[in-house]
Amino acid sequence: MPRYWLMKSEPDDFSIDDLERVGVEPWTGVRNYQARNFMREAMRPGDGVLFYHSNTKVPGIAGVAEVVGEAYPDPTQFDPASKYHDPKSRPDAPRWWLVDVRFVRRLRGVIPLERIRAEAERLGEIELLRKGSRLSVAPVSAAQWKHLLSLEPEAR
DNA sequence: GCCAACGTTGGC
DNA sequence: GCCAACGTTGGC
Repeated sequence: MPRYWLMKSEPDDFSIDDLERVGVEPWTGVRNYQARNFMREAMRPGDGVLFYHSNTKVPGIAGVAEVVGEAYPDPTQFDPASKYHDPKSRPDAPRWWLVDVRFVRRLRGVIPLERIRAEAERLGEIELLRKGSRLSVAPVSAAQWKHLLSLEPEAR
């Protein structure tokens, strides 16, 4: 049974266009245990991903991607030159895990957070809209996935 | 750029 | 084990 997720990325850092260009990208840099657990324990190959642009002029859903393969240790945690380096993590007991994400499609624009918020009532409980939530990897129900992708994207 | 909300760290 | 201080996230 397919599962669905929403994954945030700052487009200045890595956008849906970047994902289209590279095809498959290791989702490095997640340093939150809850998000890590979703990737390590719950994600399965083929799971759907809503690619969300955060910390940008019009935050919102910019595209669709999918999970590739099983989770494995995030190599950047062991790289002293990386901004994601974690000196407390040991190679024999990696602290941070990731999955690879593959480009599926770009939306014609962005489904703005503002638009999503307007659907709050019909969407029901959703992590993205939970007050104060900053989770960069969060589950989405099948109904929410369908609902969100039925919304009209706006020019970005 | 501001700042509220949140997670993590470390002294005690 | 508490909790103040700190750093980060991310909307606005």
